[in-house]
Amino acid sequence: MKFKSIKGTKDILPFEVGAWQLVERTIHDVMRTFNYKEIRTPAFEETSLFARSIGELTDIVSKEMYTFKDRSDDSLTLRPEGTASVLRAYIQHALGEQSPLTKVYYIGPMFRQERPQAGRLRQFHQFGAEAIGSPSPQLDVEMMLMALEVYTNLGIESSTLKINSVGCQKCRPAYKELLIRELRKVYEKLSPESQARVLQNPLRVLDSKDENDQKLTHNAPLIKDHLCSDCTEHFAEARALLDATNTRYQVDGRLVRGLDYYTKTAFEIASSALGSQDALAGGGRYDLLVEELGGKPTPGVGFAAGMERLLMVLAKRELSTDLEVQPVLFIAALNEQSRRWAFVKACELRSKGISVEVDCLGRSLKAQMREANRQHARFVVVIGENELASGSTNLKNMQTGQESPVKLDSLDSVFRA
RNA sequence: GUGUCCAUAGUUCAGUCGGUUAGAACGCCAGGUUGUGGCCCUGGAGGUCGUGGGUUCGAGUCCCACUGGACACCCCA
Repeated sequence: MKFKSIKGTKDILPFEVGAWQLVERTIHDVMRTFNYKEIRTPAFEETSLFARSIGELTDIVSKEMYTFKDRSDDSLTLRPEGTASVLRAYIQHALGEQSPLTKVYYIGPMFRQERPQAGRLRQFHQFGAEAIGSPSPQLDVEMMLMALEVYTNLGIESSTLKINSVGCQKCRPAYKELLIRELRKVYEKLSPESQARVLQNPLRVLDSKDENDQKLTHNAPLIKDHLCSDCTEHFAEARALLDATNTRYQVDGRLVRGLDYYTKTAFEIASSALGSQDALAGGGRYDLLVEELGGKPTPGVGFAAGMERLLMVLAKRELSTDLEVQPVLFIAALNEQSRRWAFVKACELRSKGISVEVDCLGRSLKAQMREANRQHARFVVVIGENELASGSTNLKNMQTGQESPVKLDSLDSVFRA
């Protein structure tokens, strides 16, 4: 085979696109009820936008970005996530000047050059939302509820919400030092990965998957116990709101997100129905990011969720079929004259909003019936010399096999309903 | 980037110890029924055995490299 899709990319084929559309509809519906407007940003940006927002030292920026030079020698990057672009657009178009709180959501492809795995592709799709302009924990909780709402509306129950607070500029530095001091004591025994993280991003040592690391850090201090009063209060209110909305969650003091820009609330929704890559969604507050990108100091919070992973959970259940387009009527024709009549009639009915199919391969009646059956057409009419002469035919119900007479020129009224 | 396993019709897979012309099921096409689908019966089309090298009288089968895939690590959605 000469051409193949690029490693880590996938075609979404006709038979599976119905599930995607169902999920997309659900997302649009949920976002509408929370009053979020859709925003569509370009799939690529200046490289430095991502380096600045996500963080130079993160895995995403240091080794996973699709970065290339265009013909003007500018360094561009296929977006690895959505928040940076949304904030760029927010600042560029001064959306904050038009209203104090901006609530937007997005759906689209993201790109990261990683080794493909279950639930991980190089081009994958995320939906997510951002609320820019308010420091209120209500919006932190709104993010969690929106993601959860999408899942429950799709009948997914196997998800769990974990939350943590990663502090802010006031409390994190002191905690970091404390943590590093503790980690130094067991440094020699830590896994190589964790050793490397002690200085680069010590918080991430705590959520290492390595069992030995977990044991060694069992008694390590957690940031949620070392928050400043502002962050403590914020975290408490977020939890109170989750309780008040009857949302089930666990506080996970070791939860750390991989992007540098988070402050205060961080959360993750995972599914037990997935394999090793079990995070369905993740998000958190980023009160310093807008300023970091050149805007006015503006608090914000957001989340991102993986579409493929969501689809994987859905696929494990018996998904109601019939998500594909199916013609309502198949017009089978027997000779040249009736084939032309069928084609013209089909076009006429289609313009009235009725979905109709005809055979364009010159196939036998039997083959046309087989095709109508395969397409799950609800009705079939057969047109030949006799029918054109008499002006009437039989309308066959493909489910029951029953036929009933119908006038050719009243076909459209039969399907008006 | 690292590791393990894998790669044979459109799909899911057989293929013995290295030995003649690489098979099955499903799907597709046609016929059985001169104008009626599904079920059944019959027939047909469809393969560079991932690619390239090597060993051998002989390779789908053994060896090496590459490419791709699955899973895990790292990390993330």
